[in-house]
Amino acid sequence: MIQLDLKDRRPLYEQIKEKLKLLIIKGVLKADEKIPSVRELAQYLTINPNTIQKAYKDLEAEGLIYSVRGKGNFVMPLEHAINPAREEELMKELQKIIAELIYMRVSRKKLSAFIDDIYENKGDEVR
Amino acid sequence: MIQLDLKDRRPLYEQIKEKLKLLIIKGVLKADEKIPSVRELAQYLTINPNTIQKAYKDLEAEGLIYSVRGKGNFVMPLEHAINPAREEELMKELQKIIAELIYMRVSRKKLSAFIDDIYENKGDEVR
DNA sequence: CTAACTGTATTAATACATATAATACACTTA
DNA sequence: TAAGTGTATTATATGTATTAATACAGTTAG
Repeated sequence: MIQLDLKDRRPLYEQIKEKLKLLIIKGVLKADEKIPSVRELAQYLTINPNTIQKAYKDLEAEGLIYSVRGKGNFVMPLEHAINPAREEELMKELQKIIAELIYMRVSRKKLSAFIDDIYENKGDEVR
Repeated sequence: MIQLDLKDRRPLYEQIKEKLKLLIIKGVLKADEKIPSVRELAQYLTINPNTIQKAYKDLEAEGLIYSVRGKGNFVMPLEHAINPAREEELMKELQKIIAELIYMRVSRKKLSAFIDDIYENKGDEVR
């Protein structure tokens, strides 16, 4: 389900967040579907449960999953996943990246084509 | 020239990088213009020179400035600031952010309008 | 040439972030 | 009740960030 990359300098919990987010965005994990328990995923990845818990806590704060005591963690249905604060955060990041790309002379045309591709594939081709 | 925000949880050198990058992108700092020396900026911000040096080193690696021993640090002219590796990095980040925005039901139309604004203002309205 | 400025590098000390480990407690379900 | 879930706490080890104090090398103005 998830593979960690030790060569990646980012924290493990960041990698876990990213991979899970991708599975949710791509629709591999569907609304209200249960994701692995903290202990289960920790055992599978041979890392500490606390690290998984941190990743899950962050994903919950971002509105992508919800957790139920005694039951598990589940994928937040889209209607509730819409999170204005998170959206604003993403737009700000977007703003910075695009401003830098513009400075580097990336044309509006190239950028539009790139974005069109993402809209068509819905994020499939992230490594 | 630059103001640090202690409430910001990011490292100081990240804040410095971001603010300088913005000044360069917006054209406030022009090609081959000298930026403050590590000691000068450190004194002005009342932080350690090593922290400034780390920020400058990163900006040099990203191709935004160049440094000359004994003289100072300068804004890299655009012709040389174009950095394919950095561009690819930015495109990958872009891909992730947009995929998440699409998941959050942000329309292509809204996104296009946002990007058009950035192209027109060239990054002016980042806080 | 010298003094005062530049960038660069190193080492040490401290604080914070990350990750592991071992527990404990509360809730859910078979 | 037993075994699974999330959640919280404390301790420990390691990595990252930051400050601090120096040192060395190149540039420039006097």
